Amino acid sequence: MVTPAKPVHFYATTPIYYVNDAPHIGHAYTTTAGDVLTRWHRQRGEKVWFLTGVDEHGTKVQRAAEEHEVSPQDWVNQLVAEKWRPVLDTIGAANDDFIRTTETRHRTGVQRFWEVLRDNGHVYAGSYEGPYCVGCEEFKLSGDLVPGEGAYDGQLVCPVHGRPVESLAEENWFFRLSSFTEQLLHHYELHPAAVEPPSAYNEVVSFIRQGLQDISMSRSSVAWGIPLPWAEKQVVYVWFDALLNYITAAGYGARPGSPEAKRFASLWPADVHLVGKDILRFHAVYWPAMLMAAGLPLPRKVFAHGWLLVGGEKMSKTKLTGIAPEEIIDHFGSDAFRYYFLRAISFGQDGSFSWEDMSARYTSELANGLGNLASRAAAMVVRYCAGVLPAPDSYANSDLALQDLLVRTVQDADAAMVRLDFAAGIGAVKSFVDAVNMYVTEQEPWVLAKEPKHEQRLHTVLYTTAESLRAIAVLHHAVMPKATEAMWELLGAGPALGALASQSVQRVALWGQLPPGVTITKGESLFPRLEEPVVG
RNA sequence: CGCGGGGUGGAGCAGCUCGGUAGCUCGCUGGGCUCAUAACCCAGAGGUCGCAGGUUCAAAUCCUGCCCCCGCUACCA
Repeated sequence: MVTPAKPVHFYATTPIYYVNDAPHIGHAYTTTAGDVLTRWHRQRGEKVWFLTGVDEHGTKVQRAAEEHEVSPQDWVNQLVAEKWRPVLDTIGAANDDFIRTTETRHRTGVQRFWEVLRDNGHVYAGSYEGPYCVGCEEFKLSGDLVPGEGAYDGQLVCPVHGRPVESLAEENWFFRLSSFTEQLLHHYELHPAAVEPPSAYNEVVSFIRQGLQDISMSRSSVAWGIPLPWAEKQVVYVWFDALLNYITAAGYGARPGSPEAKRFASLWPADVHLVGKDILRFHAVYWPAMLMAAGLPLPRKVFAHGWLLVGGEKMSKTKLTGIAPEEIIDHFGSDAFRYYFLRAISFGQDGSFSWEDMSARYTSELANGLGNLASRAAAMVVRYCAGVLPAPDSYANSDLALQDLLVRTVQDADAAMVRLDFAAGIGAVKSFVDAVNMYVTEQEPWVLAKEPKHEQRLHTVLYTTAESLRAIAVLHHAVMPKATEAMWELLGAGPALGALASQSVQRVALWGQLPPGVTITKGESLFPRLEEPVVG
């Protein structure tokens, strides 16, 4: 219950998303998690910086632009404006920054970074050899290749052209990843929470134990990228361009003394990088090694979340299981989207999505649970007290029990949210909502209202209910900013207590904040019951 | 081959780190209530916690072996 004497910085990031894909709920899931996490930390009184953004370089973008007969820059501008920026509004994200890898601040930071590494001997000229498809005019990964058919039976062929690939070598530059094997192992021994969940940590450590090989960090066969400062014919390989967004956005490489440079000094290292488990290695092996080479501190935590499964499989465009966030949000709203994915799935594990499950949770927990509680509470204050919140009389054990439960709820929720256990954090608040619903049912204020001699007891019960809703609004604000604002409004809390977003987690359990006399109104349903589940 | 995750009532999940009445959401049955979004509350039915051993007074939880599903195994964002 103590507010930190000086503000703590909290810097969290999502991956930067590859613009050439269509945004699906997997992308929105990560951003939502970051948004809920950072909103929560803001309400803890910390100085928060939440970064998301897009990755715009690489062959696929270059080729797509050619097909549309526009420049790569025009092509990505269009994708960002029409597809990627709007998703943030759709899900209600309150990010502090949005980095694009085509921005000058990123380009100069990336070039500066690699120049430093080259000057320090971490980069050398080498030759990269790999399977190359002449039809695609690009290198393939062994994992991309598929078994050939017909004349090529028994060989591995390009999945696009169905023809064998040839082994080709290209001159480019290598990052001395191998020299960081021991340092990385040492780092992870000292910081077992630097990669979470533990399953991800184990994978990373066992991978590093196998020994690391140097890795090429530039491409001569790709044009759309950031040129190497010392070899302009080559561009930085996309991953070694993209990962740097976490520091270039914060201000790395800015002129010393500039506001950007000061910001970098206060923000870095990041507190948490949220990533999908498919890109864990880049963030937990390559990225820390790069930072070590540059002499920069390492991020405090990389958290790998699971995949959203549809019908038991990872969502995929090619299998037509990719679902756009707005398909769900148009029906359920952004608050329900945020609530559902963080509540129903253990963060860090895979989770299956289905319209039926989402619909069931929405109806049960949001419409029948929270929404209905607000509705019945407001209706009774309006009916029995003309909409004016009465003052409580002396508290009975049942009232005090609810107050005690609130204290425990806040402790549980805060501990869970801080460790990124969103399901448990939201679940704690949900249990409190259930307890308040039960309290109302047991206290039977509608019975008390029939007898004038019970008026004081009625007032205490109604006050206790309204004050509980006040706490619920604060505790759920990070998850459901819109619905909780509506709750704040119907409670008439704003004029007395100030903005909902400014209500601190540390103080939320202090009883009696909502002053008697405020006007309570019965507004629109917070979560109207929705008819038949959408066909999906 | 190696590493990792998962296998819990009809469905989807939590619990397993620090062994001790198996919990949650939905669904089902019966009852209560009527303030409320036909919502809310209570009670009940339903589980050999993948299989087989072991440790222990006691195991979903620790150990061993096995079976099934999935992921990673190096330069796809």
